[in-house]
Amino acid sequence: MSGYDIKQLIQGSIGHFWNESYGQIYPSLRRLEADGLIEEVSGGGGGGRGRREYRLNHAGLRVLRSWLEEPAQNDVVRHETSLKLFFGAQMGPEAAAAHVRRYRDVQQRLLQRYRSAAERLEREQAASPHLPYWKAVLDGGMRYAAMVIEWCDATLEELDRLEETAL
Amino acid sequence: MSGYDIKQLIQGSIGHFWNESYGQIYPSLRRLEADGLIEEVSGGGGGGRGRREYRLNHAGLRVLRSWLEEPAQNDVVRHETSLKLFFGAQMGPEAAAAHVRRYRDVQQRLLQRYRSAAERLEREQAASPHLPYWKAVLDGGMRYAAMVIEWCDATLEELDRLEETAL
DNA sequence: TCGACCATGTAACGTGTTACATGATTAT
DNA sequence: ATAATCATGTAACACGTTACATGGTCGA
Repeated sequence: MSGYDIKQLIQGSIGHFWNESYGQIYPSLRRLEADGLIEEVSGGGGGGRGRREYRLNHAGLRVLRSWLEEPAQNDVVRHETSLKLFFGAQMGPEAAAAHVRRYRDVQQRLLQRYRSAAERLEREQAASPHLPYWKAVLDGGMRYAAMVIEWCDATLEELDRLEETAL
Repeated sequence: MSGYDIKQLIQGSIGHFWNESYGQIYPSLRRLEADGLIEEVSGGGGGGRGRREYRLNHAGLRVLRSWLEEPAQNDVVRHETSLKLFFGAQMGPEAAAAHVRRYRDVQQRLLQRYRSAAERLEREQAASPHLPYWKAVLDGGMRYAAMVIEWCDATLEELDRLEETAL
């Protein structure tokens, strides 16, 4: 694929748990080529400017597979909504609730998108070896969003009670 | 608090969704002091070497509060386990399952820790204005871990089926 | 012909971790 | 005394985003 393709693919599939910018992608392609892990494909199709398409070679596939089998690093997350809620006492229940509602909205919309993505997946990748894995990942996203929505609802009720108590 | 205190507090409470290293903390304290948002407290208690304790002043509290009321940035997460699972077809169901089991173990242990943290919270912060907010954050962590464990179990079953089909 | 989109690339900046260097205090 | 822990700080490096610069292709 080309750098542009990679970016598009990421945005259209795993964008909600992984992202890369062009500023990462293009220099990385350079490095991978210099390291002999990818090779440029000549007949890379038309498109804009000077499109350059690459593919993994044997060495690259070997490196990919060995990376895949390594244990994942502990994903250290930074969750700003939680951080702000942790300081909730500094802003009061109303302001805290605004954060929770915003988070709920985002996840609600995301859940809709996951559902249509799941339909599309079943249709378009029916025979693909990727199907079971992509479904599992997507299922994780849907469970996450559903869980968050429940938590938001519970938290909003709690914050409501807190506000009434304060009056 | 001192830089050291801040690091300890983070590790003991919000470490699972937010972290900072000393390399961030000490330079930040410098900058905050230069910007006039925190002030050094003279009687900062003993301790090692040259302990320096700070507290927020009025200006700092104002800045904190205005930051708290701003909408949270969309937390762009990088979830390596999901990324590896996304490439599952390159490693097969067994290797993929190893990642899922590892993730399950981590969350299982985390869930235990959250439960004891919740008990401690109810005991030690019973009268604190922070209680409802800290409980909400912790509740989010528990729901997350429980959700992940369910997803792992479902995914492991699916991967098992996949492996049997392949035989 | 013009706008949307395809497409590549770099430089500046900001963020964050790790490794290293240093040394005081306290409990055993 | 000595180990654990309290404690501060910097430098090198790695990572990542944003803004900018550039220009080709294709359909209306």
